[in-house]
Amino acid sequence: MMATMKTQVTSFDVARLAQVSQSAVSRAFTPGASVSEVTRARVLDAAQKLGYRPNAHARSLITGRSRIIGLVLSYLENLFYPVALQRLAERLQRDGYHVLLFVNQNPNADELVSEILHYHVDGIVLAATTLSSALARNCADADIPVVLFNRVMAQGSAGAVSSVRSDNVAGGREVADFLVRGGHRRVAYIAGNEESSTNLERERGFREGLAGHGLHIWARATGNYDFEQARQATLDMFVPGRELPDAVFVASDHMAFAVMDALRFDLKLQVPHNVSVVGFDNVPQADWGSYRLTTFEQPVDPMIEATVNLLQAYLRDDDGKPEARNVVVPGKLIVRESARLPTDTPMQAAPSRTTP
Amino acid sequence: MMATMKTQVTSFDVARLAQVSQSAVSRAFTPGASVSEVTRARVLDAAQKLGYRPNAHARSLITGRSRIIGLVLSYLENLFYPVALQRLAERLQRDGYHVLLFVNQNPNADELVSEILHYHVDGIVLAATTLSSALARNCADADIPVVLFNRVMAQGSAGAVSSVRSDNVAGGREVADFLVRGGHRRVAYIAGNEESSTNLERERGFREGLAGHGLHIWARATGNYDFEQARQATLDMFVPGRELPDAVFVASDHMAFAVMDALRFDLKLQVPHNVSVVGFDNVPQADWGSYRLTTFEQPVDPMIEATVNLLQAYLRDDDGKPEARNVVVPGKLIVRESARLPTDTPMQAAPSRTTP
DNA sequence: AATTAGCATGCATACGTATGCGTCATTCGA
DNA sequence: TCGAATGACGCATACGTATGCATGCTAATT
Repeated sequence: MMATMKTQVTSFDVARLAQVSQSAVSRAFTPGASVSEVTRARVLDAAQKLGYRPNAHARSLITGRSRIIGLVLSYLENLFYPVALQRLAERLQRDGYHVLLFVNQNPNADELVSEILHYHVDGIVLAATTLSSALARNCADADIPVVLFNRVMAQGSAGAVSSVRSDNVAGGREVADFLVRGGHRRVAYIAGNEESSTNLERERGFREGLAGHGLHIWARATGNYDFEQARQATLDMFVPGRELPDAVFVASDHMAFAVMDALRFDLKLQVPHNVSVVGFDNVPQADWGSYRLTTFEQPVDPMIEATVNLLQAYLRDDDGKPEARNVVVPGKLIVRESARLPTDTPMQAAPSRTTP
Repeated sequence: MMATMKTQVTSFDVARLAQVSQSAVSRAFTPGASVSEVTRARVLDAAQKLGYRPNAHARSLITGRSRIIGLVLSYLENLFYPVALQRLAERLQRDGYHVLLFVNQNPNADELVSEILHYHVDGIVLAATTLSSALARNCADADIPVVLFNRVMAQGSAGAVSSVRSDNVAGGREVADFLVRGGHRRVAYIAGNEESSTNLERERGFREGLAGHGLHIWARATGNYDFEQARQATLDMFVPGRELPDAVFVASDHMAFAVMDALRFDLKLQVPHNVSVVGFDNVPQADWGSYRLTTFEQPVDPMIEATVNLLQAYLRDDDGKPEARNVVVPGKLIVRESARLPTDTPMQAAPSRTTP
């Protein structure tokens, strides 16, 4: 019974059919508006007959709210981001918001955010991308809340923009403790993007943890959060004949898989018998049988929850805009089988899926 | 020098500062419009000073085009989709379009598409989700082009909506050929989602290929495109003591990894010495050292290109709307080391990254 | 019964931009 | 040199919805 309409069906068309005013149609589709049940029913019925759908753009034009959140991502090969993206999108959909996606490989988010602003989004989430302080101010001027996900602004310009991240420093420290207690002494680090806050914080925590035991990073290379570069870094670090590290902390799981593959298949080393490997993120693959990667978890759900809460705090009191907050979500070490265990840690601490 | 504006900066504000009419401002931001260079410069200068950005919603309201493409995804754990998503977003951004993302786990896309229509998107891409024919007609009525990505409508309702997919049937057939020529006789199949067109086509091609050699599927189980279910299916299929398959064709790489892990670590079988495994998709992980998965490639870039071309064909001639087209992109078998090779295939056909 | 409170509804306007049309100035051609 | 053609520009209107305000109506209160 649906009419084939070449042109747009408007609220006026519905109003005419339902014998009410256009205002009534609008109110029928606005939760909490003042409409009687019978007219709302009549309107919805007529709308159904005509195939009417409220025009979100016209609505945004009036209300000043688009119910759209802009999301900027850099790379999706690291499964941490797809999973987070999925959770964020689902979470926002539940509240009637939707995600406008922007992908950029190069780290310059400025022109991209500039595009985003055309859509007058209600908020922006920047994941794996940093924002120039100029643009941050620009967004603040436009009253658009910005949340950095898994990133934080550089020290100087901090405070201007909110952020959500896991406790990278504590994570690095805990990994260091774990490795040292496991008897490792020649401990290496494979870094992510050198300028990224995640890498800086994880490395700092790791250094601090080692220092607490009188140790320091024994060898270091950069994988730039890239699979292939991490593999190459491993080959550069483990030169046969030389004295080798007995443990490697890798700044992300995604790189850790490359490291494990290189150690096993290129260098014919056993993990963890010859070398222990610890990652960071706890992506789904870390639990896979080929890796069983010991890693420090970044808890996606709490991080998403914090992100949405920050956004909504902005959206509620848009007049007295709240202070920028830097939320740090605690994570925990997930012990599997890629790293030798501390002697005081019973094997039950690493339950294998294969032995229920 | 950017003014801090509480309220929205409009084209009128820019016009006033630049001493021109609002029309001139609009034209200065419309490529191809009739404006002199000097006024355009004056306008852009004034806009810069005020921090003006054209309001995309107001523009959409007039033009009837939003420059937004709706994208529906089901799950992102299978890396094929994140990668495709990234390519699609990048490709569309180059043309000035943006992606509005919708994620739904449950296969009922109808209410989701209904939400999408509020935004009057210029097109919809449905990946890993099927669309009820009622809603397809609904979109057609609204003159919104729909492209099914990696899916195709059920037979009866076909023709109404365009689609892009790889040649699943040929892929299944080629895998069957490859395995039989490799000397396998007890060939198993681990299926994806039973109703999905991808699974139906791949299985059909596989059956046909086997039939060409007088064989049939020797064992069969369902993994439902899920890692854990694929693992369980493998354990159910390979019961120690019984006669076992000598090869498994798995309907997706993502499941194939679970199968390989189960075979190796739960069942202590060697791949490909005891069992050959072949996947489908050629996701990045298939090249990783732990798997080196032989698989049939779904070429992401050509598929994305075809998708964008279909959309743009619709967008150009919106009056005489073109016929729905079902594009099939050819793929090819990527031979690595998870399956025993046909004797006539020289080992050089499987170049390993580890032996350059 | 009279007054008030509260609710439902319609009217009119505003949101910010694109674009057809008319006007004017400028340039081009013969 | 004059008429026509071209290009720039402003005016006015339209896109589709939300919402303040005023009005009419019903129900509640004294």
